[in-house]
Amino acid sequence: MLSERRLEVLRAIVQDYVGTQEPVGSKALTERHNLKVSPATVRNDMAALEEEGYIAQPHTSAGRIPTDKGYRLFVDKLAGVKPLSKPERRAIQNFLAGAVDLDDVVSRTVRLLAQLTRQVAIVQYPSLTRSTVRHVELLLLAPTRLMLVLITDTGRVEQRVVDCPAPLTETTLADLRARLNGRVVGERFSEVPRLVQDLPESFEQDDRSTISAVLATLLETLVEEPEERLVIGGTANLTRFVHDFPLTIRPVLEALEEQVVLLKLLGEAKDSSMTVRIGHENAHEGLTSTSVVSVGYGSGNEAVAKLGVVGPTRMDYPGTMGAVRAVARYVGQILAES
Amino acid sequence: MLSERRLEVLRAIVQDYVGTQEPVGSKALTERHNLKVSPATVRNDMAALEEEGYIAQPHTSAGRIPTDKGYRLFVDKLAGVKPLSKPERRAIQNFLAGAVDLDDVVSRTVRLLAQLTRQVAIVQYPSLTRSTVRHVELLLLAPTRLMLVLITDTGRVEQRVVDCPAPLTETTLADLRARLNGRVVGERFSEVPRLVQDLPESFEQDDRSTISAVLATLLETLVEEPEERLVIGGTANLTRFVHDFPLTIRPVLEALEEQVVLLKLLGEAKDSSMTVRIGHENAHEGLTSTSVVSVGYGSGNEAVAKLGVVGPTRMDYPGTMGAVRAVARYVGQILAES
DNA sequence: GCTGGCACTCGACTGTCGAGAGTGCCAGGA
DNA sequence: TCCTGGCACTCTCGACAGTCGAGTGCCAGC
Repeated sequence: MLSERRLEVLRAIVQDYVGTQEPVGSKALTERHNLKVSPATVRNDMAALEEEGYIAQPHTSAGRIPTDKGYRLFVDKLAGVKPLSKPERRAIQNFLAGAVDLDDVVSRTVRLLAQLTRQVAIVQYPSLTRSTVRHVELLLLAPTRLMLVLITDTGRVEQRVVDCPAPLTETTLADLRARLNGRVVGERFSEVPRLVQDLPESFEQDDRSTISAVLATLLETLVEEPEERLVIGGTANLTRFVHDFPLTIRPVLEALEEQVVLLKLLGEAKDSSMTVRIGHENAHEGLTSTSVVSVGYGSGNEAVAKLGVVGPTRMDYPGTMGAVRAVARYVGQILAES
Repeated sequence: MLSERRLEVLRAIVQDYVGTQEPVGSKALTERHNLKVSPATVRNDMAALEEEGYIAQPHTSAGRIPTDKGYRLFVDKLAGVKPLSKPERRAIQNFLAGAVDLDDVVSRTVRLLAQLTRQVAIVQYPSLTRSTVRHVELLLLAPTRLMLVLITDTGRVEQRVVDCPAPLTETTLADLRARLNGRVVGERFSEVPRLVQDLPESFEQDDRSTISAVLATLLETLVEEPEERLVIGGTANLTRFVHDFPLTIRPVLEALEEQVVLLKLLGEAKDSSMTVRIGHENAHEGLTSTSVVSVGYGSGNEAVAKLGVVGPTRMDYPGTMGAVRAVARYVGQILAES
């Protein structure tokens, strides 16, 4: 077990390195933080920390920088979550309150998060399966073609065009619409398959195949979890680190363009509480020099989706975590209100 | 007026520079293209081209690179649009045909364009005002709150929540829904304000204020041109040029994040035909070292939105223009079918 | 009007060197 | 036992000088 002072030294190293982005030496440490011991002592502690794998030297006779393991310890034991200031909270609330629809909420959130943390922000659209149904609409576009529109309690809207095997009358359609809504409104999307299972049977023989087609499309839309949408922003912030990682920016940008990767990334954090994945803890190759801070958000007490930021491992963890948590909270409020 | 051969020299310089990304000298030129004249002659031509401002030297005793003016001449007079190959066209068609809804079409298009051109792709969602109304839906969420859903012929869906000053019965709502649809379905959105103008007057006094509120929100949604959405992709391609412009990437990324800037960018090209804006021809500061190739696309013969790519001024113009044109054409087809 | 030749320029690259920062280790002291 | 000051060592970084080569402009000759 590391002594109290050594932990203190690690904390100091992380803080200094995050601030200056340069390897930090023993002398500078004792000067900037009042550690009450000499540089020589700190050097001994550093040697011990290096031995344990918490810090490393880029090369002999350079200062130390934290390793992924060092950041992990810092996040777990040494750092809290830094709450935002009152004015900041107020600003967030005001900014989000101006949104007119879900798209707007999401795009505002992503901009907000990118600006607050000065990093790349990711916001997932509320998941279909974890939302509840507000309304299902069926519109006749042509005799054998109709549009299916799903509206969730979080304001999300999905639409699909369905080609029907046989023409459908307006009456049958109205009937289907009414019965469908009667069964599913207010229910969670994940329950929908079970609820509509026997619906075709209650219709005339002639219409069954068409109704089945409609329901199949409906279920297919729900199953399409991979189609979960998300929005990213603040990629320009990546260039803030271009001076030491000119070649690292490319794989990160590439990873960010692959929705699948990002969804997996957010999905990995199992529960909806705040999760921090540091450097190599991220499975994806392009992201091994970045950290991901994510948290679930939702209109109620249950998370319907996640949001977070991606930044260099050398990030201000307490501040970032504070911002992410605050934004998630306010987005939840906004969604609950609408 | 420049002689035929000098134009040929300019063309050769542009082609070589685009290929190698390095200043091109007289000797290399005569070797790579069979110009049938000696390097010395080419040097004279180059001096003339430089005099006219078509090419420039980064520094004395280096090769020449084209100026914006040089690219402009190249695009206008020397280069055609390079059509895509059959397999490429087929691949585009197949890829786009797999889309399930408008969001999917747009996101596939942006990926496709980025991949084909290896540059940053921008795709604008079909404009509301230039589309026609397929359906207007009104849903009662709560006694004094309803949701307005607009569906366009291009498959775009917009929704807004409306808070009503007074409760509305289902009957009134159905009435409103029917009359509203009766008036506007099939019409262009730009006509909607005129068409619904006198609608409140045909209702009972009690409901008029509510109906006005609904209509106000409807019109507001239409007026919100700045809310025109667009999607970008392929930003990772920017890093392909990071070696010579490590500092240029940042303003570009910043510009790309500002939807307003991009919309203005696409909007500047007035008609829907192919437009190329080179370097300083772009008003926005961050984009003065990039070129923008854009074109309108639409489900019919009229453009409902634009798409294009942003790349370095040193880009393969014929190839890029070919890809942009082809993609726009196929997207138009897909939209017309759905 | 084209060509070969020639002198010139300037950036890219290389090797050397000193300054400075940081380290590890050791012996002495609380 | 733990901290401290001192000292020799290592390594990076920037400055500087010198070389190399690509490319140019100009000129005389065909």
